[in-house]
Amino acid sequence: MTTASAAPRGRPTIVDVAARAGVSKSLVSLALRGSAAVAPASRDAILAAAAELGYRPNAAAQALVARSSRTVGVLVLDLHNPVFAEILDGVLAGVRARGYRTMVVTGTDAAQERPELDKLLEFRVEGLVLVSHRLDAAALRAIAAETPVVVATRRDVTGPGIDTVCTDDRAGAELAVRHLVALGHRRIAHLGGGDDPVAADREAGYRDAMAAAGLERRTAVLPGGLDDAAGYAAARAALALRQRPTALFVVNDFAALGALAAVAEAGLDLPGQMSVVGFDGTRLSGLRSIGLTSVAQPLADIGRLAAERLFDRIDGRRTRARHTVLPPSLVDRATTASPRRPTTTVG
Amino acid sequence: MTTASAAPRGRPTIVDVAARAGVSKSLVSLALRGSAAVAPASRDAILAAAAELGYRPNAAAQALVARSSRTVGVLVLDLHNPVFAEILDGVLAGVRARGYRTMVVTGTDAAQERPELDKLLEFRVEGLVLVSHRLDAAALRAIAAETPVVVATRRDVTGPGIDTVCTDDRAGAELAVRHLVALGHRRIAHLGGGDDPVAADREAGYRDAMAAAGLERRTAVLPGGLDDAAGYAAARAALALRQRPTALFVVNDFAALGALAAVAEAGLDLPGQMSVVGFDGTRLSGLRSIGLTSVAQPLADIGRLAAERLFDRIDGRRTRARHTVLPPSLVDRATTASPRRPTTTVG
DNA sequence: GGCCGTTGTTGGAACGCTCCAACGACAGGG
DNA sequence: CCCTGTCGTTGGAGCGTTCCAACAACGGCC
Repeated sequence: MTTASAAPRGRPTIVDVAARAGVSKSLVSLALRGSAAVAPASRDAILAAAAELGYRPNAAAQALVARSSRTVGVLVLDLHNPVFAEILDGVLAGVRARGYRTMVVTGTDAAQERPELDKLLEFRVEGLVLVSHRLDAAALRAIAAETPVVVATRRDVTGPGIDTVCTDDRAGAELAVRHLVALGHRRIAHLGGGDDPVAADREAGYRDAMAAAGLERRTAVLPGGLDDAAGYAAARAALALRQRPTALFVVNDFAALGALAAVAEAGLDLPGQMSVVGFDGTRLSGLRSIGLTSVAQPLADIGRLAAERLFDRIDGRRTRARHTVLPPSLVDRATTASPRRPTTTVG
Repeated sequence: MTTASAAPRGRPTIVDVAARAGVSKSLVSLALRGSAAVAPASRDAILAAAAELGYRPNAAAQALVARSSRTVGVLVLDLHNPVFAEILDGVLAGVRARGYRTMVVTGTDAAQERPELDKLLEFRVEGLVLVSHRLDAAALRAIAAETPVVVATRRDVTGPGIDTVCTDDRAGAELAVRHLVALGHRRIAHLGGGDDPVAADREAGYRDAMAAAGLERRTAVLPGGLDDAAGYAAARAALALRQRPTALFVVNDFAALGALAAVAEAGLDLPGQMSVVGFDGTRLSGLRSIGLTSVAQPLADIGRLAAERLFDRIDGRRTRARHTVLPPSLVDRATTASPRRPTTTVG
C-alpha cells in the first residue's frame, strides 16, 4: 500500500517528516515555521511526526538557502583578563537576545588571529565583534570590507565598515588623578602599560590632569606593563624615587595588584602612606580582601553596545562608521586616603 | 565571444571562479582542495582567479554536502570563574589543533542552557564539551544520544555517550588537610560550598583526611558557598567558634579570598595565627599580593583532555564511556604556616 | 452553470559545494 | 589502424532547506 521508501540514513530530514505525516516537504517547512496558511489538522500531524522522529532543522541547509547564517563571530584577545571576559558576556547576551548564534574565537597567538577570523568568514558570519585584537590596520580594513566589524576597547584603527565602542580612557585617568588631588596628594606617579594603545591614552590623561592641577613638575611616569609582575616592578621603581610619591595611579587592576604587593613589601602603610588607584574596575578589584580603588569601565555596557552597533549594520539601519566612547566612573574602595603627612624621603 | 554571464551578485562562488579561469566548477573544487590530478597550468589559473575575486569557500555548503560541520560546541557555565576560563582555553586549543571550529555558548541562565545547546545541535556540531553545566541527568543523556558529550569538572551524571574529565577533588582535599596537619595544625575547619556536587567531594575528602589523621572529633564544616561573600561569611562563623580553628580549608579560591578578608578584619596574623588553603589554583591565587596556598587543578590538562576524548569519539576510535580523573597538586604559597602556639580561645 | 476568489497544498528550482561516472585527447602497443 | 590506458576535465546528481508559481477543491455570486 504505502511506498516502501528507503529507511532514512542518519538524522531525519524534512522529507522523512513529510512522509510520516503524509504531506509534502513544502508543507512541513511551512508548518515548522508556524505559517498560518497550514490547516490545523495538517499542522498537528506534522508536529507530531517531527517530534516522534526527533527531527531537528539543519542550520547549514537553512543558512545556505537563506544566504544568512544568523551567526555573529566574536574574537576575544585574552579570556583571562576579566575585562574582556565581562565584555564578552555583554556581547553574548546582546547577540543571544537577537536570536543569533555566536562563534567565539580566543586564545590565539597574534599570528593565528587572521586565519581564525578567516574561518569565521567562511562560515559567513554576518558580523564580527573584536574584543580587542592584534591585527594591523590593513588586515582589519580588509576584513571590514567583507563584513561589518565592531571593535571594543580600541579605537586606534578606523575605517568605513568599522565601528568602535570603548571607554574614555583619558577621562578615566583624569578622574583618578583628580580624586587623588582632592585627597591632598601632590606626588602622584603613574605606572604605565608599555606600548599598548589603551595604555597610551591613560598616560595622556594622567599627564593632562597633572598639568591641569598645576602639578606638571611632579609628573612621573614609570615604565610598566599590564600584568601583576610588571606592576610590581614598576611600583618598586616608584618607591625608590628620591621624591617618593604618596600615590600611585596604575594602568590597570592587574598591575595595581602587583603594585600593592610592592607597597606591602616595602612596609608602607596602605592607604596611609601610599594610595593606589587601578583601572578597569573588574570584579577582581571589588573582592573584599583586595578592595582596590579603581576607575571602572562600564564593561557590560561596552559589550551590549558592541552587539547593538553590529546589528545596526546587519539590519541595514546604518552604514556610516560610528564611534562610541563611554564615560568611566571612579569606585572608591580601601586603597586611597589622604596622605598621612607631608612626605619626607625615607631611606 | 564570451558568454555574457550575469554579473555575480553577492560573494563570488566556485562558479564565478570557474568562469574566470575558463574551467568547470568541478575542476575548481578539485584545485582548491589541492588535488594532484589537476594540471599545473589549470591549477595556477584557478588559484589566480580565486585570489582576484576574493573567493572564500562557503562553510555552510561544505558542511551540507560533507554531512559534517567540522565544528565542536562548547558550553561554559561561567566565564568569570577563572577555573572555567582556563579549562576553556585548553579546550579551544585542542579543538583548534585539529582544525575544527568551535561554537561557544556561555553566560546563560539555567533555563536557557537546554535551548542554547539545541541551537548548537541544529548546527550539527560533531560533539559537545560542557565545562560544567546545570542540566538534569535526563536532558544530558538525551543530548548525548544525539552527539558525543564530554563533561569537564563534573562526573555525577554518566551515560553511554558521556565522557568525563575532572580533578580528583577528594584527593585534593586530603592533600590540603595533610599539608596543614604536617605543619602542626589540629583544628582545621572546612568552609563548604553548598550543594554543589564538586563541593560535596571536597568536603568528603576533608572528612576522610581528618579521620585518617585521627582528628575526627575536630572536624568542623561551616556551610558556605563558592564566592567571595560566602567565604567571608563562613570564615566569620569559623572564627567565632568556641574552639577557634588554626587553619581554614576553603572550598575554592574565590571563597578563600573572602575568608582572607575575614581573617584580616579579625586582626589575626596571617599565616601565623590563621592558615588558609584554597582550592583550584587559578592565576588569581598566584597573584603576588594574594599568594594563596591552594590545591591546584590541572586546568589546562583538563581542557586539552576533554577535547582529546571528544575526538576519540568523533574519529570513531572509541564508543565506550571513559572517565578521567586527574590528580591535583598543592601549591604552597604565603597563607600557610605552622600555628604560632597552642591556640587559646581569644575573646 | 460558469466564474471568481479563497484556502490549503504541491513540485521544482535554487542555494554553493563535493562526489561520481563518464568524457575527449593523446600516447603506446599490438 | 584500432584498441587500451592514462590524464585531465566535465556535467549532473545530491546534501536539506526555503521560496515561488501553480494547482485542486470548494463555496459564493451573478
